[in-house]
Amino acid sequence: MIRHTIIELVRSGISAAQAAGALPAFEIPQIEVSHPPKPDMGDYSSSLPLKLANVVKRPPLQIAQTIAKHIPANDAIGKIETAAPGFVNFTLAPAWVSLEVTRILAAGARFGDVNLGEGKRAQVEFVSANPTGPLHIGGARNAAIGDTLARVLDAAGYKIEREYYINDAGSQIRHFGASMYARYAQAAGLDVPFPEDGYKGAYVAEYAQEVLARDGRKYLDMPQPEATRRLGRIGTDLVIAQVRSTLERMQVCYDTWFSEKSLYDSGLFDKVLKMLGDRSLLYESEQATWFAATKLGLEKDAVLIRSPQIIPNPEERPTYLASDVAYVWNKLVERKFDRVIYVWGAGHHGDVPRVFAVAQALGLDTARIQILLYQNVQLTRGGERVTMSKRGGNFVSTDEVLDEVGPDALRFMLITSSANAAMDFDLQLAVQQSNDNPVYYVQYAHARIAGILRNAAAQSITVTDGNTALLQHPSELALIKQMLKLEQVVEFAATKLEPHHLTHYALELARAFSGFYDDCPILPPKQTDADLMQARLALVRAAKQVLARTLDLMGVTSPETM
RNA sequence: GCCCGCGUAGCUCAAUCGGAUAGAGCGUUUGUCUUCGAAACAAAAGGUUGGCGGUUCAAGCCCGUCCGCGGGCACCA
Repeated sequence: MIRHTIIELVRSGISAAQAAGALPAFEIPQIEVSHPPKPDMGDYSSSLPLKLANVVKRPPLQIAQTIAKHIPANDAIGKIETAAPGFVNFTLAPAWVSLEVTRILAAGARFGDVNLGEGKRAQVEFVSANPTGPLHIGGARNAAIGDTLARVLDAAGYKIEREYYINDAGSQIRHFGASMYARYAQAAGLDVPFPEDGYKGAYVAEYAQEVLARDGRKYLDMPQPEATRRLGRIGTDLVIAQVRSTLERMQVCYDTWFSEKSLYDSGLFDKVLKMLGDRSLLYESEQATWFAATKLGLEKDAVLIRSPQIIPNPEERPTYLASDVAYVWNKLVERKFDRVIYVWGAGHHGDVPRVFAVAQALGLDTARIQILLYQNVQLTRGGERVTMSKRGGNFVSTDEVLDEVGPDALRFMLITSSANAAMDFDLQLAVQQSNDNPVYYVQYAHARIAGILRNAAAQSITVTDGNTALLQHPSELALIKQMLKLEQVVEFAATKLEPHHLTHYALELARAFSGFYDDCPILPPKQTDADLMQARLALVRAAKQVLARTLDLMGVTSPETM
């Protein structure tokens, strides 16, 4: 990657200057290379001389000049300049830039890959919403962030597995079952009261009717607890099927749907509980079992198993944290992932230190765990809050948003802002804006290129490799340079776990293409030079490929026509 | 009360671990189509980066302190 090349050139320049006695000896710090604010200043720049001023005790500009003078020649670099107060600026060599088109085309659909992960296995666990109702907009943000992150990490050289953790072990399943039972009995014509703490959403009644139509009245003939349990199971299966289909509409597919309940059925929970006990991190208080988190520096201890007085049913006594203990062991030890990434709503941030504490307590390397938090999405309609509680009803599902806005625009909107910024999602505005959503600007560039290639075929033009060295127009070079940036965007997004950089890159790339398209005729009759036509066709094919890859990294489609 | 996130153009958001004149999209204004897709291009207007103080060559970013918004501090999930 060109950015790394330049970093190494700066390093060589410093070393050479030191060897020549032009700079004193010092340990070279980490070298940052970024882009100057204006293109005429160059393509890449380093502010390292400013940082070295304290160490070297010389004016930064003088340091910059000394380093610049000692940087070895390189085919990729056309010009090295220094600028006040102490920058070293690099301009890429046009001849080198234009030939990079060939490399981009050769890399094909995998252009943009970087090898950070070296094939290590990473799991991204995301969404994992309770299976008690359709996916809401917060779940959609989770899906967009998690899946894009998975795609980016895949491009960054990790072997990725996507996982949905199904919370099928808690008391919410029983509540959901009771709600299902009530709606089912009501649908069968019985006057049955709806539970106080039930799930009031209309979807429960829809599921109940579905069951009644399919299985008849048979659940009314069995003891109510039995019927509630079975209807709960049936209901969650229906919910999961619906959630799965919603996620598929969003281009999200999982490798594993992992059952929380299986952590108990397999005996794993008992095993890790004993491990915590062996390390004297458990104690009983008022018939509940506590994890001594304060021994690991946390502010409070936390309950793992609640007391029988409060929770009669033994299966419902373990808390979320209890499952998390077994789950983190399952991920890191039983399934041996090198890295695991959790994507959580920020409402769970209080649980973060506890997960790290239990991992530490189990003797696991916490550096393998990362928990990415995203702030809430507030759904509004015309500026007014829309409630999103599954139990409260009055619920706008992701399916409805998808119906109105479409998956491409939805995904793009949900990853445009950084995860730790809360966002308002106004339905009215989203529908209104969906037609001039930025995502269409990017897709339009792609469709336009497809149109050019169709046009070339219609003119019976045989596409050859082309001599890309002919691409020397400023707009051509700007487009190629923009394409080359994809590699560093992938690297950056993967390193920082910040998928939102992709949307901004995609817009810049589409803009660079549009500028080129406006300035540079490609096909006859506007273009009369056959060699230049072939070179530009090569450029256009490369641009199409990079646009498609960028969109694909976001889970957005690349249309041939719009 | 304590903890976490946020506050940037009218709106939605960026800003590559502290770098150069804070950038895009939408909206507004003005130009550009009898031929490769005008869902486009070119340009303009729009900012005391919530306030005040501090750290240093340099602060939207770090520190302190206020103000405002959201979230968390359960034997809830």
